Amino acid sequence: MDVNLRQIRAFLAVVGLGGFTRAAAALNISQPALTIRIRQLEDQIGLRLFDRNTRSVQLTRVGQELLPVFQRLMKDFDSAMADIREFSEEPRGTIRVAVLPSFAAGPLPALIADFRARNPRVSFVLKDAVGKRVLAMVRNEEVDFGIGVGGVDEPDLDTIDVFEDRLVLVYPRGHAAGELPLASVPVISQFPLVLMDKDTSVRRLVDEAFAGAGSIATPACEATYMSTAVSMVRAGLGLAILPASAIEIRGFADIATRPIDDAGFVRRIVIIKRRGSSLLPAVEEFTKVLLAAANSCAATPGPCLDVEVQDGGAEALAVGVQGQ
Amino acid sequence: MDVNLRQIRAFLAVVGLGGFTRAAAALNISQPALTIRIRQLEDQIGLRLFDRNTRSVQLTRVGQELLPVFQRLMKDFDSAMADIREFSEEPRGTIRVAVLPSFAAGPLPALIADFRARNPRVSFVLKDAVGKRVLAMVRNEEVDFGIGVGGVDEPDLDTIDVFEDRLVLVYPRGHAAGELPLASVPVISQFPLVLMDKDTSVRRLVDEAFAGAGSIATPACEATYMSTAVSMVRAGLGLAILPASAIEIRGFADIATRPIDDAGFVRRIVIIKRRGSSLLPAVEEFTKVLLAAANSCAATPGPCLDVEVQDGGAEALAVGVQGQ
DNA sequence: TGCATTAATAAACTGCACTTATCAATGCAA
DNA sequence: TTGCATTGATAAGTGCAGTTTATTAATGCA
Repeated sequence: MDVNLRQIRAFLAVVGLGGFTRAAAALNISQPALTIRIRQLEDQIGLRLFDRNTRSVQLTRVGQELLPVFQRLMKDFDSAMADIREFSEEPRGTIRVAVLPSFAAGPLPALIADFRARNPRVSFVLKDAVGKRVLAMVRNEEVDFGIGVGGVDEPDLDTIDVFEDRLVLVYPRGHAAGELPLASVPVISQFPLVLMDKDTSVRRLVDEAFAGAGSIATPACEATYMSTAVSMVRAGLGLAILPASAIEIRGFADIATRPIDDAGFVRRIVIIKRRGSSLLPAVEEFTKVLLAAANSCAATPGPCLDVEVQDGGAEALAVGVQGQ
Repeated sequence: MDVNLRQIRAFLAVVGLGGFTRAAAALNISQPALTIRIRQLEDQIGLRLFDRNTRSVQLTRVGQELLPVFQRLMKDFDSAMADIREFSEEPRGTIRVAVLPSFAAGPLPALIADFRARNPRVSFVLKDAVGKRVLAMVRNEEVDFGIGVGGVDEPDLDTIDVFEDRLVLVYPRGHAAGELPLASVPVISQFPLVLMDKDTSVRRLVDEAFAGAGSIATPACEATYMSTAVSMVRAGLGLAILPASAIEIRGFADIATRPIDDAGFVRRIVIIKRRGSSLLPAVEEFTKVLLAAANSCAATPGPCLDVEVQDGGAEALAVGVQGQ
């Protein structure tokens, strides 16, 4: 008994329209084709569903009994299909993403808030982690994708450049560093420096950039958290070198930033995905939004992705997070 | 989006067996055919369901989300199909039947009781009515079929002979009628007769048989109910002519019956159905039982369908009746 | 009685789903 | 690393199910 959805639809059409010819037209098939379909259905279930002659078509008792069964079946099927269609048409589900702390605290919340405003059925699970952990979480499928630093070259992972995050010199407003004609490595290294901890990707980049310029970064102070580094700068302990995108360097009237005149002080922020792994449409959609946001602010001057975190950003994030 | 059941079954098979080759074998199709089915499904819903290469097949996030939807869908479908199959395999439903009173009170209860014992999901609605009402009820679809007297010749009704119900002479045991060498019409009409009311089919038959024998039936007494007629016979008011199948003439030691030696005293009991109208399988089944019962007792001597009404017959009838 | 309508049937055709054969990628063992 | 075995994808060919057109038969109605 291999009953077919087309047979069931044919049955319901004949019932609904009260005739084979009309039903066939509604189904966009010829009347003989419909006759055969109905006969097949009847043969397969072993029961006559219609008593028909050339002048009248009417349900048998059996047909009457089975009609609601078939109706419910098609209703269930169609609603399930509608459900499935929504999946591809309206992004939904939970997006799990691992992000560098600086990015998580920086532009991301606003982007998520915006995305969720347009796609209310999408929720987020955000995991902030250092570069290596981001890679690991993507690989383990703990997250759908990651946002990390570039230079990854693993065979099972794909990366997409999002934007270039410049490291900038952070100094107290009025400090001599602001007046320098050139902020190159040799010049910078004249000043006491507040550098990030050795484990951070920022520090690694700084060290590499100094090395590239034939110098060695020597900290006057070290900090693990960027906000600590900023406080040290404000206290006059030295100059810091921090990502331009970092939220920690904003909102203080007494500090200023300037680009460093050295190509080494740039890190590529990339989206990291498992190679050959399909993601939720919502994830694809969100990465597009990320790239679009990066491109649109790359076209404008000033630090990239310099998004003000509005009221509601953090709130939306909280609402969107689902427990694991 | 014309997703069909074979695609869904294919999807579930791949999930369940974890590979295309194994799933294809389970579905009794070739592996390329399965590959195509899955691709069709994915194309139609616009979503990739498996991430697959030659060494591994695993559900995408979307596939994981849709798996329970498809599972529920197939479960619902299969259980509905099982339901439908039961319809043809195990008789069920309500059989509505219009029956001549003599038959309804006679052999029918035992047959119904027996049928219900073997088909507990079948219930009966029994309507006893005179011949004309039986025909009308069949035609109006008030009942699924009728049991009436033969000789019906209506274009929209079909009849099937069940058995021949002889009218017999009912006389007090010891009465001279029992000793007669011949019980022909002329002989019978010598005695006072207890005849049924003019409206009954029995009386009509008696009148016709007498007319056929060139005589006229003249009642000494008339009765509407057979049991009344029997009482009259027992009281010595005359001889009655009643159906051999009538339950009313049994169970009394003081009366006896004998066939009447005239071919006219026979009525054909027939099943009456609407022409070209399909019935519940249970009804078809039951009519078969009726015919079988008639045939089996036709093979044995004595009055046909001479079924003793066991205890339980009437009870089963009551249980089976459903209110309308 | 003829006409119009409608489902069933016949015959021919079309296309889809299937099969076999083959390829390419991947993991594993030596 | 190399060769082998496994597995999914692809290509080409085939058969049949389902379709269409044309026709028939039955039925209700004027």
